This record gives sequence, structure tokens and C-alpha cells, in this order.
Amino acid sequence: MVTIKDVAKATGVSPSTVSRVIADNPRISPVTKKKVRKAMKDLGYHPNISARNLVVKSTKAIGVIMPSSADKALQNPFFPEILRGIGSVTHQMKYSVTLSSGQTEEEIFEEVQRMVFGSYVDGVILLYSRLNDPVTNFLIEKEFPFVIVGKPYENVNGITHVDNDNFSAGKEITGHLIERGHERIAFIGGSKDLFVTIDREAGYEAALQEAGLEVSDSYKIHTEFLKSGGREAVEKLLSLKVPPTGIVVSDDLMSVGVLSMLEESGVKVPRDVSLVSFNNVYLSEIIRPALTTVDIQIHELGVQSAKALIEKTVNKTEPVKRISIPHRIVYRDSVSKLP
Amino acid sequence: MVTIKDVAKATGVSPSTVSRVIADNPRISPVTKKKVRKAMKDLGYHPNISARNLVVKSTKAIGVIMPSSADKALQNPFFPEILRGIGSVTHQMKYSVTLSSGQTEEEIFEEVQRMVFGSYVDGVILLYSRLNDPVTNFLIEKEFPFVIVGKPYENVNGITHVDNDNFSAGKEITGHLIERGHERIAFIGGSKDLFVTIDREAGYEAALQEAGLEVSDSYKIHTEFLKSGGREAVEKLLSLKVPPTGIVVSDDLMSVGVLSMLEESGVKVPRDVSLVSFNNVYLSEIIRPALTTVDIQIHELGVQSAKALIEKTVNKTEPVKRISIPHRIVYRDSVSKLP
DNA sequence: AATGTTTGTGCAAACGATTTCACAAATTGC
DNA sequence: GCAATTTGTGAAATCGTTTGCACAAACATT
Repeated sequence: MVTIKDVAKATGVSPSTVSRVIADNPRISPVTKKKVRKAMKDLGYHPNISARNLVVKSTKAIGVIMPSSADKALQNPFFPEILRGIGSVTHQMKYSVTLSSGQTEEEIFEEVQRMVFGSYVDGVILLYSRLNDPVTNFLIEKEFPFVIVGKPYENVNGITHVDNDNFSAGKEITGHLIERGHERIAFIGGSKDLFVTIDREAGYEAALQEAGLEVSDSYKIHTEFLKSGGREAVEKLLSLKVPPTGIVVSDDLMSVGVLSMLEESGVKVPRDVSLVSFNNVYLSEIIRPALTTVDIQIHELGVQSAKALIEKTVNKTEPVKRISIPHRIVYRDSVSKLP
Repeated sequence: MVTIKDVAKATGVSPSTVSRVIADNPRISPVTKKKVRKAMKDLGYHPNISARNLVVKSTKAIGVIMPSSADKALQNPFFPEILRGIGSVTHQMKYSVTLSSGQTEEEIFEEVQRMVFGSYVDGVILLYSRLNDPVTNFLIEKEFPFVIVGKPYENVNGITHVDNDNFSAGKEITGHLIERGHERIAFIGGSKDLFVTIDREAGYEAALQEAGLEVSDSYKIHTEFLKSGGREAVEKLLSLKVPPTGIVVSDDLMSVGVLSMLEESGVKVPRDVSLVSFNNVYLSEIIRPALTTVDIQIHELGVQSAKALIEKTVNKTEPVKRISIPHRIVYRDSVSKLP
């Protein structure tokens, strides 16, 4: 391994000078810089990151914490996409990203502790938000820089987070259905513990009320995931005396499940019922009918969260921010117009 | 920050002793260990990882390199899943994982260089395999520990990798179609540059030949991705004078695209044509008809690659390994039996 | 010409761990 | 009961950087 001393020796200067060249210190004369840089190149010098971290007390690394794999959500294309968003800024800023690998809630907690106590990272991004989450509490208590993607369960004004306006998104997409003449509109969502679900559903209800439509409990379904449980739910929905003509589904991935079940039951989309959902993952484009969905700009969620976090790590006094990523509806083929 | 010295002082021993307690050195008396451990707990001591890395010249971290985002494959649920597999062993071994964040091929290359030269990681896992890949060549040249998930393009016997037997998988799944009475079977695959595609296709052909069936070029389609391009391909396939009754698709995600197009063209699966594919991602279970597909055990690919890599990093002389993860067909509802 | 300032560089002390060597005390073997 | 070994601990060097301080040389100011 070639160290700073080697290039110092090779150039005939002191290690400090080499270090300053690396930092591009203005006090070093141009000619020395040239010399040193050449030597670095020739010898194939690369700074040792641990040594540097040790003294500067910063790692230029951020931790990204995934939800525990209890959240089956992990197969959701949401994650690779947001990782890419995060990656695009970390790369540009020459930061690196360390991924959590714990599977259970406790494992993840341990891991975060290691990350912060051991100075593995300068800050963390939480890719989930849970009520009474030990990780969140821990980070707050330690005053460790972090940002949440999504809406924090408590202390919303005290935690920097980046989120969509899921209420409006829900309202708008439901509004779209209403505009197209639908009056009986159902909602199918995931776990009620998730703020995304809650907000989108609230938006859905708001749109209904605003349009003077009745919101009925029998039109609202919450199902963890789309296997057996989901099937019954959808069937029940269809067998109501007045079945819905439109359905708002809280997530594209769920949508494909719902879609499949509908078609299986002989219900054609969008002919018999219209379907809209959220996220606009690649899948929603390749499935038939292509889904009308609200694009929440997952990539941008990643970008902004990484930016906000890095700002926080370089400037500890950075004020709390609430960043809202705009959404837009992308119209495709899953909704029909009613007379 | 509480350091080793603080706990030394608190316990009345020397830093070296504390260090040995951490390492659970047998030479330290049980009573001292007790004392020291208590002090560590009381003071909230956590070792500083940079300091340790600096002296032991190892980071207990591995780098995971994703394909460049030119590979749109990134939306594939394959990635989160394999990350979870990797994570499960890194977590257990108390390793951490650093994710590549480069988007283009060059960015990724730079990043890998930083990782190895700067001693960011002890080894890397390549989640792709490309012909003449600068990254691969670099790692080989530097003799830096790495493993490939998939089949290396060259030097197959010289590079530790973990892969499925894609040839057999292709052969078996095609065989299944044949058993069920199909004789006209098509193949739809992704880029021909990928070994997965090549191998699975070769297996497909082998099965055909073995059964005395003709393999025809007009039955083989390669399409980058499933939007416009894919649609035409599928239509062309259907409009042949003798259209296939069965299709082998190289990937579940593609399958949902194909499936959608088929149904859109009024072709019912499995009534009119049967469909099989590979990977067994969550999606293949929720879509209707549920897909008969070969489960390649993505999670296990991750587990084994991480294990193999860690072995290599702790023992540089570990021999090259070729690890093959078994597959199995999971039978669902996308194939019908022909008379 | 004397003084003050700027410019360019080196010395040496950190940073927080690990590890080699040394050594006293305790234990064992005979 | 004495030599040899084992057991338990500490001192100090080391890992590869960064950085505060010092200081000589060059330059600017009167």
C-alpha cells in the first residue's frame, strides 16, 4: 500500500505538504502541487479512508435503513428506484451508502446503533416510518442527523422528511374517476398502520364528499397482501348489491393483484370497472390495461432525501425541513368514461 | 465520544487490557473482564470503527455493485431480493454492505476503484456480468476478492461465482410444456448479451431437440424490453401460419408483459397458449393466471455469494468456487394440457 | 533600511484503536 | 524449595491521515 509518506519521499516534501495538496490548499505553490500530483499518479496513490475518517471524524457515508422484512413490501420496485435516486446524489457528492441488512426490527435497531456509535456513517435515511419506532427515538435522542422518507408518526414538525402530498394525490385521482362519471368508487388499501394508506384514503374520502357522494364502509377494504385474503375482499366487493364502478388502489403492485382477480372473475377493466392507483412503477406500464396511476416520482424522493440529509450532516444546525415532492397523474387505459 | 481510554481509566486498567477484553482474549482474567464490560456498558462505550480498521487493515464491509442503470433491469424485484439474501449473512457476520451508486458504466468503475484503493471494503459482489467489463478486469488484476452472481463471461474457472444451472432450468421447464402435450413452443428472451438468456435458451433448444421437435428461428424472439418493441414481437409470433401453443419467457417480469399483450389480443392463457418463465418473484404469484415458473431461489443466490465472498476475504488463498444454486419448478396455472 | 505581512513548507501532535514485547506474580514440576 | 512455565497486565509503537504552530524567505510598506 502506498501511503502519503511514500509520495512525500518521492517528491522530496513533507507528508503535510502532500496532505495539503490533496486538500488543494491555496498555500501550496503551483509547482509543488504539480510535482506532488505527478508523484501520486505515478505511484498510484489513493488516500486511506479509515485514516482520514479517524481524524476528521466524518465518514462521508450515509446509512439507508430498509423496513424490516416483515414488511413484505420489499419486493416492491419502490426500493430499487429510491435507492437509485439516493445513489445519484451520493455518487455526485462522493459519498458512499451503507445499506441496513437486518431482517427483524431488533436486528435493524442494533445495526443502527452500531452505525451511529461506531461512526460508520454521518447520517441515515429511514425508508419507513413506524409508530413508536425505537430507531427513530434513538436517533432523536442522540441528535444524530437523519431524514425520513414518508411522514413521521409523531413530531412531524420536528423531523426532516420528504414525502408526497398523499392526501391531494388521493383526492385528485379519485376526482379523475368522478369526472369520468363514476359515482360508486371503492378504495383498496394496504395496512392501516401506514401513513401512505391513511392519507391516500383520506384524500379519496374528501373527493367523494366534495362531490356529494356517499362514502360507505363497505367500499373500503384493507388487506395486508394480495393472496388469499385479498381475493375474498375483492369478491365481496363485487358481490355487493350495488358494486362499485371504480376502484382506487393504494399501490401499483396491489393493483396488478386486484386487476388479475377482477379479470378472473370475469370483470373487465376498464369496461366493467375502472382502476386507478399510485406510484407509477415500471410494471404499471407494461401490464394490460396499462394503469392510470399517480406518479409520485420515487426517484426524486430519493434525490431530495439524500440532499437534505447531506446538508444536515455538514451543517448540524440546518433547520428542520418538510419537503414535498409533487405528483402528477399519468393517464393510461384503466379507466373508462361513464355516460 | 467515549474511547477505550475512558473505560480504561474508569476501570483502573490499561487501554491494552480493554482492547483485549473486547477481543475476548483468554489471557484476561474473568474478574477483569467483568469489570471492564461493566464500565463499557455504563459509559456507553462503542469501538470506533475507523480506528480499528486503520490498524487491522480490514473493514468488515463488502461492496455490492449493481448494474449500470442502462440496464433497466433495475426495476426487477430480483435486486431487493438478492440484497436481502446478502444482508442476511452480512448481518449475521457483523459485516456491513456498501452499495454502489454509480449510474453509468464509468461512474461505477470509478467507484469500485475508490472502494478498493481507499480500503472501503474487503471484497465486492458483482450483481452483473458483462463481456469485457473494466470492473471485472480491474478486480482480477488487483487480486481483490470478488464474486460474481451469474456466469462470468471469460475465465469461468478462474472466478468464484454463484449461479443457477440455467441450461437445465430452461430444459426442464420446456420439458414440462412438452410433457403437457405442446409441440410448438416459442422462446421470448431479453438481451442476447446476457448469459442468463443464452443459457436458458440453449436449454430450451436442447429440450426441443431431445423430444424430436423442430427448433425454428421464427419462434425465437429477443426484445430488450416490453413496450413498443415487445408488442410487435408478440403480435408477429401470433400471426404466424402455425402459431405456438406454448411460450417460454426468460423472466417473470417479461412474462407479465407478454401475458398482458396476449390477453389484449384476445388470446387466453392458458386456454389458447401456455406460458412459463423464470425467477418466481412475488409478482408471478399474484398475477392471474398465476405463473408456472422456475424458482431460482434468488435469496439463496444472495446468501451464497455473500458467504463465498466473506470466506475469500478472510482467507485470501481460498480456492475458486463455482456454486450452483438448485432450482425447482413451481407449478401454477399458466399451462394447459393438450390432448 | 527597518519593519510588517504574506507565502510556502515542515514538525509534531493528535485521532482511537491493536499488538508486540516485557515483566511480575502465580502456578507447576521435580 | 528451586527452576520452569503459565497467567495477567502494562508500556509503547504503530496504522495513515490532518492540522495547529512555527518559521524562514520573499515581498510590501513606510
